[in-house]
Amino acid sequence: MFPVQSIWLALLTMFDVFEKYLRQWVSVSDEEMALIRAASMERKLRKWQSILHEGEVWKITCFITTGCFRLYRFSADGTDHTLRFGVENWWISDQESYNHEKPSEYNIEALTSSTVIIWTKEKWEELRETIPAVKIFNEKLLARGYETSQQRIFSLISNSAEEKYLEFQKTYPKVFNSVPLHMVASYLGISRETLSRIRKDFTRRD
Amino acid sequence: MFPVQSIWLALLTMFDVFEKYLRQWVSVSDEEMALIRAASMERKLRKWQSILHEGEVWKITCFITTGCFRLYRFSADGTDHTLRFGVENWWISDQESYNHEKPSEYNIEALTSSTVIIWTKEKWEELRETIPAVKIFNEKLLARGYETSQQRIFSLISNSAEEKYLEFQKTYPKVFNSVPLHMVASYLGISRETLSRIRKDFTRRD
DNA sequence: AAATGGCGTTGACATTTGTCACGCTTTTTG
DNA sequence: CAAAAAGCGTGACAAATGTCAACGCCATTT
Repeated sequence: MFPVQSIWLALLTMFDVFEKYLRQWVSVSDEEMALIRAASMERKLRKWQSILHEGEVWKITCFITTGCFRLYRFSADGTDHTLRFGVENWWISDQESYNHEKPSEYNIEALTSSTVIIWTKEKWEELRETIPAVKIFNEKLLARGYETSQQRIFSLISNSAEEKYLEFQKTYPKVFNSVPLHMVASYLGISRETLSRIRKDFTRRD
Repeated sequence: MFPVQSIWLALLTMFDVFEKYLRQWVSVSDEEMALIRAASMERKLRKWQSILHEGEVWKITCFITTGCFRLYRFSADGTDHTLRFGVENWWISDQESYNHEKPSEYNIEALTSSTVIIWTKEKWEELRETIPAVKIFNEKLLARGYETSQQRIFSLISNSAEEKYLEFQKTYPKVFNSVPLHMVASYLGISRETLSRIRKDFTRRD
């Protein structure tokens, strides 16, 4: 059998991927979609390339078409802590910097070579004002982000290291399989050695 | 000297308190404010009274004029965990239940006798649609909630118990002084004994 | 006045988790 | 291809935190 789907995917542009994604959320006319497309730009990132340095202001809206990103921050002792990951069909951003146009305390970098679609803040805000579906979509996205934050906070204050690990693996299998383990540990707030030992206990039990 | 301010405060209705609060966020005409007021209801809660039981759907918007609330959830082992507190001039809600109209996994109860202003979901949504300022305000509130969630997540994954305690005390002094310590421990994700020992270490150092 | 229950504290101890050091394998890079 | 870096695991030990039980304080109730 020939990999027909792969041939199709190879012919899909980045924006086709995004268009399919967006239509799952809201209804958008072809004219509106054309406007959204015209305002967008595509960009490639190589592995380890940074897309936000702390101190800079986050002034774009960024959709990940392929690859993987990490948003992290340094604490006073110089260690870094992973606030969030982003994989295909996710968004990555620093909302606080974007909303208040203030220097970010975070860093965002590609964990693999990646491709993204970006809109400048000016253009995205214009799209939000002129296309109701974009505004509605953006609100849904923010609401969902808040909800997942609440769930993560509950997990962090109520679960053991092992429970947090299992929950993350179960809830975000795609992310789990895309990022190095020591970053998972950083995301869960535990040391990489502890995570390694949790895994060992599990393989022993099975 | 006579407590002039207290006399004034006694004459302020609950809604006056809210009106002052809202005008700090957005510009609202007197006519609009009258609509917001007409749609609202005032309610008193006694100590320990519940305002949301898990399994119920959260169908109101609720502003705290006086008193103190706690939003918490039980984990599998039967212990409870504090997701959030609410004090004067804060909102308390379960956004996830509200947005999706699904049974809540949380409980909300008054920690002291309290007074609140509430709007039914129907009326609040109507206000959001008819009064732009309400919509804008609501978006700002959600954005701020998301930002504070991010900050709390960073604190939970990067700070020690002592650091979390100090940060909470510093960031939310009013809340800190309004709630029992074992609930602060529950909010920070540490045991009440650990919190007690952290405090002891501090009094010894001073 | 006695009883009660919530709240905070404390000691003793167990458990979890972190830290440091090292080595091995894989991946990346020049 | 070879060198360098990243990634993962593990042993030994230290530190942080949790658990259990008991106690005292204090406000409220009876």
